[in-house]
Amino acid sequence: MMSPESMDTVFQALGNAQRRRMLDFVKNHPGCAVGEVAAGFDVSRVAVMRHLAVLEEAGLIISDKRGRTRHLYMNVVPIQMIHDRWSSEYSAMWAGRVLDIKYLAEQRTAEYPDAPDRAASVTHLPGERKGQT
Amino acid sequence: MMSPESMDTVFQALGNAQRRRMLDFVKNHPGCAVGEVAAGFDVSRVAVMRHLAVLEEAGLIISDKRGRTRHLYMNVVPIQMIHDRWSSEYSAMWAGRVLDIKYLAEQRTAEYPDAPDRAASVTHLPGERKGQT
DNA sequence: TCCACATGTAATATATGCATTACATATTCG
DNA sequence: CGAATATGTAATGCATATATTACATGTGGA
Repeated sequence: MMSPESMDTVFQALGNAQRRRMLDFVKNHPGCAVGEVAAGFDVSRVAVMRHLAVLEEAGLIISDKRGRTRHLYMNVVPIQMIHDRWSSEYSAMWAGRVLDIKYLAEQRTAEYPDAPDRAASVTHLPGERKGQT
Repeated sequence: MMSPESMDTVFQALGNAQRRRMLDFVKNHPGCAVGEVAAGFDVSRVAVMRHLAVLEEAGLIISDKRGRTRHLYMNVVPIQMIHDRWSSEYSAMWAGRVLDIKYLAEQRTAEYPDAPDRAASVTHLPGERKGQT
């Protein structure tokens, strides 16, 4: 089982594009060194180390120091955990959710004719601004 | 397609246990009011509103104000997006990753006999402390 | 109308996040 | 040994996150 704190650290680690890119680099270069990662990014080596530390604390990266070099590997287990949980928790919704909310919205609209029909917003993604369509 | 900024906001929104609980409440009480959510949590109503705003900015919640009441609905689309992306991006790894890293670790161990065998850590999850097993 | 209710906004305090530069430690190799 | 290399740590600045209390706005009903 995955504790709430673990999920916090994983989601927080993934909540930064720079960090996701670094994770991606490690994924595509298994066993790479810290410096190799740093070379591919436009921020200081210390910043890269901090990001890698966050990823490692989240369990998304595993490291292995040999001599003066620390080798990095991605660990998919935390992501897999979340993926599996989502599969079981939302699989039903993914089939019928849009229609469900549309149904609810229409129900409400019937009760309160002045209410805006929000069914169209169901497919909203962040980045778009609501109501601008 | 989902922009990196969108993923940032979604992951950041999910990176807080309190907020995930609120999202869960909305999921289980579709159409509930802000005050109803606040009643179930031990923080101030303003704090709850802030959390709901974060969730809404991430697209995870849709709201619909009628009269003086704002009704809340969960939107699974962003989570579904991430889920789908992960499915396609890591499906191969989920089958063979543990063995792959074990293989790599054993390779390295053979080259550098003093190196610790990290294969056992592959299933590491945050919250455990590495190397304690 | 007037009051109660549901929500929204302002001002504020403290903690965490993300980046920097400068310095320290440890390891390899001539 | 001593210099180059790879990584780690310390001190710091600035922005964002999370929470609070006090006050404002808008809506519904007796």
